[in-house]
Parts: sequence; C-alpha cells; structure tokens
Amino acid sequence: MEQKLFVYNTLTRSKEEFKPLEAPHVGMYVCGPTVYSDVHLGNCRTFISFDLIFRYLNHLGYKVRYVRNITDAGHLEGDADDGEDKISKKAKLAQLEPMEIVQKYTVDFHKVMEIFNALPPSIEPTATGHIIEQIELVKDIMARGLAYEVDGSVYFDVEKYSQTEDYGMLNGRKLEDMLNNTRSLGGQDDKHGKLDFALWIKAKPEHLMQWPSPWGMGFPGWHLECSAMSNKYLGHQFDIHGGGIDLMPTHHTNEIAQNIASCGKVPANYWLHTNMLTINGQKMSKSLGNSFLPHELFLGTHPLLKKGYSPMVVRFFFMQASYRSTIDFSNDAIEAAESFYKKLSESAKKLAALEQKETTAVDAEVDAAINTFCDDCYRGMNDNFNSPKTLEALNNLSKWINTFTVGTRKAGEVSADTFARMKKTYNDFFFDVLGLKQEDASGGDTDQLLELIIKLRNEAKANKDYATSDKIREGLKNAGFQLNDSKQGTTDWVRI
RNA sequence: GGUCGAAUGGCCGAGUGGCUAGGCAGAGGUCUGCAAAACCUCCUACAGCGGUUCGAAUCCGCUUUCGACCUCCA
Repeated sequence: MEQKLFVYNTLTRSKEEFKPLEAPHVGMYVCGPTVYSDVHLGNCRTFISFDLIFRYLNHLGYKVRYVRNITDAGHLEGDADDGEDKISKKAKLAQLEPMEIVQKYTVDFHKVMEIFNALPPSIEPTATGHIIEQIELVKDIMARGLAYEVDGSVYFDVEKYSQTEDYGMLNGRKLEDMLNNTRSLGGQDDKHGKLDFALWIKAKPEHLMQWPSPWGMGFPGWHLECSAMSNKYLGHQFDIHGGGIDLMPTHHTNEIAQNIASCGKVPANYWLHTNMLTINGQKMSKSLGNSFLPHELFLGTHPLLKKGYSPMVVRFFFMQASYRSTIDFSNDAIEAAESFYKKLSESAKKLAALEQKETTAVDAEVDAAINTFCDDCYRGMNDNFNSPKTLEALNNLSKWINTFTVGTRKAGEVSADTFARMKKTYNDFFFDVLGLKQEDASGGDTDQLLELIIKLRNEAKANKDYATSDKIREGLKNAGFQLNDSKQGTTDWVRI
C-alpha cells in the first residue's frame, strides 16, 4: 500500500504530509535531558515517544540521523538568569566535580533508556563539548546586532528581533501579550527588555563550570546549545525538531530566534511535541514532587503504586495513548495495559510457532480481513504515529493468530502470501516499530525444570490422578507460573 | 490575571459532520476431568445549555470543571 505519513506540526498547528528535505535522509533533533538528577517517568515518556517515531521512520526505510543532546551545563536553577547552573549547584552540594554528576546521571539515563528498549540516538552531543560552537553562534548573533553585552553577559534582544521577525511563530503568542504577561522577576536589571534571554552568562569566581570567551569567563545559556548542536550535526535546516511540550513556549521559541538571528533560517520544518504524563490529573514534575523514578515503578516501591510494573508494560502503557495526549497515570490504567500487553505478547510467541500445515481452500473473507488488519497497522502509524490505532490492528491480528493456534480455523485458510505477510507485519510492528520485547522468556534451567514438572503432571493427568495434577498446577501458580492446557494435549506456561 | 488546550461508557483511550474503534473490568456461552488460555455474544458513551445542519461526540457561541505555559522541568 502507499505510504503517506502525516505528522502534526506545532508550527502550523495542523497535520501535514511528511516530506523530508532530502529523502531518504531525515534529520531529527530532540531535546534531551539535563543530567543533574535521575530521569523521572515523565522524561521517559517523551524519549520513548521519540523512540517510537525514530523506529517507525527507520521502518519506512528512511535513513534517520537522530540527534539527542545531553545538557551538562548552562541549565539554570531558579528564575531567569540570576540562578545557578543546575549541575554546578548539585556538584557543590554533593562535593563532587560537576563532571562526576554529569557522568553519573548520564550513565543512569542510558541504562533506563536501554531497559525501556529505546534505541540510542545516532549522535548524543553534550553542551560542554560544544562551547566553541556556542561562542561562535553568539558572535554571529551579535554581528547581526541582535544581541548585546552587559558586564560579561550577552543577552538576546527580543524586541529588536521582533521588528523584523515573528518571535512567537511557534508558541502562537503576540509579542505585546508576552510583554504584558511576563511576571516581574528580580535580578534582571542587566537586560534591556523583559523577554530578553541570556546567550552567555558571566560566571562568578566560585562558579565551578566556566570557560573563557570574548566576554570573559562564563558559561552558555541553556537555549544556545540546541541551536549550536543542531546546526553542527544537521545543518541550518533539517526535518524534525522534537521535545516535550513544556519546552515549546520558551525553550524552542528562543531556539528558533537564535537560529534565525544567526543564519536567517527556521531550523526545522516539523516541530513535534510530546504531551505530559500526569498523575492524579497533574503534571508529573520534579519540582512538584509527584514524580516517580523508573525503578520505583518497576519495583512498586512508590506509595502511589499498588505493585510493580515491568518496563515493557510501562512502555506499552505509553503506546496505548497517542504521544500528543496527556496520559494520566493510575494503577487501574496500567493494569489494563499490562493485561493487553501480555495478550499481544503471547500472540507473538504463538505466531512464532504457527505454520500452515494443512492445505485447505482459501477463505477469501478471512484472507481479506487479515490483509486489512495489516494495512491498519500502517494506517495507524501513518496518522501522526497513532500507536493506539496500530495496537487495535495488532489486536485484530492477534485474534486470528490465536484462532489458528487453537485450531478452530486452519492457517491454511489464507494464502501463503497473506500468512507470510501477517507474520512479518505482526513481528515488524510489535518488536521493531513499537519496540516491545517479550519479558517472560526464561533461562535454560527454568525451562528444563518446568518441562520436567509439566511432564510429571501430564502423566498424573493421563492416570486420571487429578488430585496430583491439580496440586502441581496450583503449586506452580503460587510460584508464578500459569499452566495452560491445550486441546492437543500439550501444556504451555506463562509467567504471571 | 493573560494565553493556549482539554472534558468520551465502571476504568483507560481512539475518533473531526452520517458507516456509532479498541483494550481492561463485568455478564453469558463454547472448549476443558476441573481450571486457565483462547474464541463468540452482551454491556452503545461523548460535561451542561443554546445554535448551524436533512444529520454533530465531531462545527459555532456561552457556561462549568480541569490542565499547561507565562518561573527550572520532557
């Protein structure tokens, strides 16, 4: 079928057909984490969403250069530009080198991403590794008269920029509204205008992270790194820029301004924003103290959790909503996801063992239905990465997989092509696109032990010694293994 | 306060003008020694009030509630 991918572009507030600048190459930049503390689950949702997008673009055959930065400097604590660098602050508190903090949380972040089966980006540049590029960018902006220096700090002149450019092109706000509604903040006397933001910040002598620049010792402003690094690795113009929707109004707005001010171009054609994970209807965030960490979720150690949920269940839970909707976390919701995930995962297992053994007449209706469901997998993802739609299609395929497995209908009732397509499509989407894994795969020892126990039970069953066979089944259930007998006399087990 | 967005059945969550997703939970059935799994059937909702239309969950207006951003956050 024809593949036309539509994506919702925040810049135009509409769904547009995705057309890369230089197909089959796609450049995608996603704002990564600030590595000053553990990533919480809300952060994870965003990166898992972009992992889904990355995976689907790959699946469609695009050659994606996926750049996701690590912010390891310049991200200020507290309000405006008077605060302290987050990493610096944490380093002082813990009496560590800033780079120790950065290293620790970067490594943790990578581990968590791996647990969630998120693919690593093609390039993962750091802010501290691109100080020179950032200084050059500041110089470019100053050369165009759109930034000014005050006492060793450099600020972006939003009002001057707005005389020729549309500062609010992304956030949809009018300049005057933004000016009128900015809360008054202390410590901003150096700035000419309320909306001006720091490109380069003068460092106090005790500041742990500082670099020489034409304006003295200092460090880069937070928004600067993304402009500098996307320019460097993806060029002045690329296809997709993404991030959490909370970055859109300020961070991305400033980023666009920096890019236009330095080279005259809007960096990306499509701006994709993921929505927030909420808990009890409120945004999950570090500052609100209502966030939980991935391992707390896995182990069920957070007070809000009834029990632990495995990484794939969590990933599946995210896939059940579209990336542009908020998801409200609740035990009921994630338990529903858990059951659904296990069902689809079991079907994937059954599919691997499924063969077209008997040659039967092809039932055109069934054949057509299965082909439609395969198409639906694509239809879902092509519609702005609508993973819930794709899950629905997989669920429809799963019913046929189960029916064929039980044998009520024969796999031979569909053509060999359709059968092969069903296998490929189900596997492609379940494993490669949605990035799900089977979690109940066991080590060799357990497999062998269970096989033996099941054999003993089946012998008891054959002797109609149901007391013994039920005892074994009950015992295994208590140990976390559910036995399922089949019509053919074989017995499967699943972890529960 | 300003700006923007959201409100869908017990729970979650698709859906942008007619064909009234899907999952989970629940009920009934088939299968089974009994289970489990699986399959089948049932459970037909769109905050409220107006309006546009032959027809609205879907478009418009008002009201209510909630959220996001405006201040660090994915």
